[in-house]
Amino acid sequence: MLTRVSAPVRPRRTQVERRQESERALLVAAAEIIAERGITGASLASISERAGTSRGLPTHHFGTKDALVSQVARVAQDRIVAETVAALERAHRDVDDLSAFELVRATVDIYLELFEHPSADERALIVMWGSTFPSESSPEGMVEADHRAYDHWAELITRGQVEGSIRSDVEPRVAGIVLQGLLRGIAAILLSEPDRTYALRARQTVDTFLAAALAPPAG
Amino acid sequence: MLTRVSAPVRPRRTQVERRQESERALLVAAAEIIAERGITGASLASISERAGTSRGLPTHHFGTKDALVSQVARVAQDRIVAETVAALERAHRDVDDLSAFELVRATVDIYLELFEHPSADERALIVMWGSTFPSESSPEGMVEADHRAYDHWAELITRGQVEGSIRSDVEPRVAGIVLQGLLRGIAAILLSEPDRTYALRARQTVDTFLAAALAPPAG
Amino acid sequence: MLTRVSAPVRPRRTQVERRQESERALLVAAAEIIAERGITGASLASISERAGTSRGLPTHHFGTKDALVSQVARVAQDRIVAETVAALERAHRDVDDLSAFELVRATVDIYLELFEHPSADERALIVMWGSTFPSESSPEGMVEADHRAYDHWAELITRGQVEGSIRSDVEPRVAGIVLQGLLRGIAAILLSEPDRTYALRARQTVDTFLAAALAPPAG
Amino acid sequence: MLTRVSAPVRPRRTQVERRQESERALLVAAAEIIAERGITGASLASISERAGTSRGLPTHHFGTKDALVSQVARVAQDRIVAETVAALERAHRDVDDLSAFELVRATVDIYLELFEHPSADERALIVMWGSTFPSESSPEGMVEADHRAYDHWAELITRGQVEGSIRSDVEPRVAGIVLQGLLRGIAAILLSEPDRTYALRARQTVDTFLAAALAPPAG
DNA sequence: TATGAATGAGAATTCATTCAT
DNA sequence: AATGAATGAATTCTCATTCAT
Repeated sequence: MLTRVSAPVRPRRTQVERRQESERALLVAAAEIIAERGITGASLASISERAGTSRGLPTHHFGTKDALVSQVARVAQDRIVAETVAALERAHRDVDDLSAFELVRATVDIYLELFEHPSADERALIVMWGSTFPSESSPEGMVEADHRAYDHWAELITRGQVEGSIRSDVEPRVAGIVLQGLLRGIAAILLSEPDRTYALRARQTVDTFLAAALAPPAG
Repeated sequence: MLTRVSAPVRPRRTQVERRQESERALLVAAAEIIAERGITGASLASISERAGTSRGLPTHHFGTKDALVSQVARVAQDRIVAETVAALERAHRDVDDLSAFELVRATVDIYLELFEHPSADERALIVMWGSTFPSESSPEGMVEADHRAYDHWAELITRGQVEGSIRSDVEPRVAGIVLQGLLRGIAAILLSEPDRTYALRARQTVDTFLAAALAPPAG
Repeated sequence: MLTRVSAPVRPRRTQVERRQESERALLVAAAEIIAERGITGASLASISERAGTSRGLPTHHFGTKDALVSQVARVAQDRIVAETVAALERAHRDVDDLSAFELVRATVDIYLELFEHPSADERALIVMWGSTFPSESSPEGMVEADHRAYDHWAELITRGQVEGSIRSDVEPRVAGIVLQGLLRGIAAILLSEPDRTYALRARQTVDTFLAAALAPPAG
Repeated sequence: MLTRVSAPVRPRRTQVERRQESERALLVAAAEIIAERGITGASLASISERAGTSRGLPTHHFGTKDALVSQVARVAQDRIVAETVAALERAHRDVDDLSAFELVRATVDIYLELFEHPSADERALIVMWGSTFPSESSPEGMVEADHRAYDHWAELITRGQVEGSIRSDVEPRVAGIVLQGLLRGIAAILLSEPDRTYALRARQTVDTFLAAALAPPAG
């Protein structure tokens, strides 16, 4: 090494690097195409083409299309959670000081804002959610993620009820389902509604509604 | 046998009747299979088989699969609207006497109740809604139906704002989108959530939230 | 009909006829290609091409490749049995008058003669037999056919033992297995041995051996 | 660690040894998988996996799959011959004192006994024999081995005819083919017949038949 | 009008082989 | 020498659509 006077600026990629790189490219391409054409419309051929790899690579890396799709779902969810958390911390320096009431509203607000200018991940996630509607659907990984979301809302709401910032006459888990349904439904409309003049104002209205809906009834 | 010498007095069904009958059978079968397996999972072969017709009939009657699917969507929507109206009239003898505030809540309630025990039509509609999420999807009839729904909510809300039963600080069209998103999102969860213990109580919670959210702010 | 002055010489084929015709063509082509390249070497594409049909027809008619192969096996076996019986009756006008000892020898002789100038069916059958050797092999329909053959030989041998024309110190079922193994083994050599100068004389030698082997021991 | 400053006194294995070891492991794994799934069913990936080596090693060592398969065939044949000879010597201390008649019978007996409890090599050999049945198959080593077997039998039989222990009215080469066909056919049945109750008694019956078939005709 | 036979494009998947590391 | 990432041709199977009957 020492004797190599003019070492190459960038050493050849290792096998591991090559693998990670192509895997990432495939996941990105898959998310994009799923967002555009749906799961069934996203053929492995189209994915590999967009990723700039050979036709055989997707199955070579992920085994089956289902496994690739699951991985896309997992990555998208993780990234969306991370983005939400990051945005929340940007908006409210002291997240810990917020009441649960304020935290629910802030989270909803940020989540909807995310879907006003959705990335491929966000769009893919909603598309994949839509593809779980058939009763015999299989798309793995979505159900558990949904349950985690319900749980998250339920915890927050319980906290709010304990501290008195959220009305106590609703069951937290049920309210969580309602919240999640609201978010997903509006996100879906934001994505698929061609005329977004009104849809883009939904966030404000949701906050208005939510403030009134969650607050403990007067007297 | 002996009487068959002369032509049968009354043929069982006319050609037109038979055509309508098989067309109906195909639409029913299509809705069921779409609800189970999604649009791409619903092959014309499986539809014709369940309808008890020949393999060639779907294309023969509807021309293309897309046309058949659009027809299923149209029929399902019409039927759901009709069912909602009928249920509304059953529940409230004097619908015309209800305030817009009450009418919105009643309609939402009935709509969600419908999806607690969904027929193939309802399930198919949600599945088809889900398949419009990809950005390049060809909705064919779903978009207009959604717009009609937004308009309907917007009218109701405007009326409520005029008569003072609904808070006036929200834009009716935007509130309509929010309402529709809420309904669709919860309906979708009702269909795809395996554990329905909490989901089945969403209707009550939605009403509680909605009452607080729509009412004019005190003071 | 009567008014049709110049009726077409050959009326258009009915649907059923078309189906039977293409099915037969596919089976013939499949047997040929299996005989040439083995089961795995017989791609559906090559079969449909030789049959002069479209690429999709084999699966369209038979569902899966396995089903097609099973059908080829069944047809080949039936035809070989029929040919053997026919040849037997041609060679011995009064088959019923033959002793079991003579009948076994005659059948073996005719069977081997068949494989001296094998048709595609015969060659395909041996090839398919060969593909059952792997322990996890699936090729259906071969096992039952083999058992029928064992049973047939066992019956014949039992009859010979009863009438005294065949040695009685062997178990008929076991002897049947030995006979069938002998036939299959020699048939396989007849097919795959490039230099047939000696192989073509195996039939005579087998008869010499068999005569001595089956006859009741002197004294 | 400290002692590693100087080179290790005795490296565990030389490069050559390691190479031979992995080569052997690959051949064993290949024979097993060929016995289970046939030649086409034995993918290089599955072989390398079972051998516990890297995916690339089979091609690296043997160049092509065909070369690996040929090598498996060669090794299996050599080993089977060696085993037969060894068993023969175990059973008959003075092989040289046996008449050719007795030697043929003994060899056949031992060969069949071998296939009553076949090792992977034996099973692989029969499977590979079966895969030579297609007319366009590329046997690669099977044909020569078969010829050696024919020659071996022919020599033995000639000797028997000279010494008077074997009937003289058969052509030795032809009788060799018949013998080899018999052995292979029964071996194949022993491997592929699920119900071995009768097959396991074939050896005894073959010997009975053979004794009568080979003996010079009385008078 | 209705049937179902036939087509052929497109899908996922397998796999021997090549090649950079 | 050995690894395993990447390739791309080949395979089976699905299915909307066309068309002869």
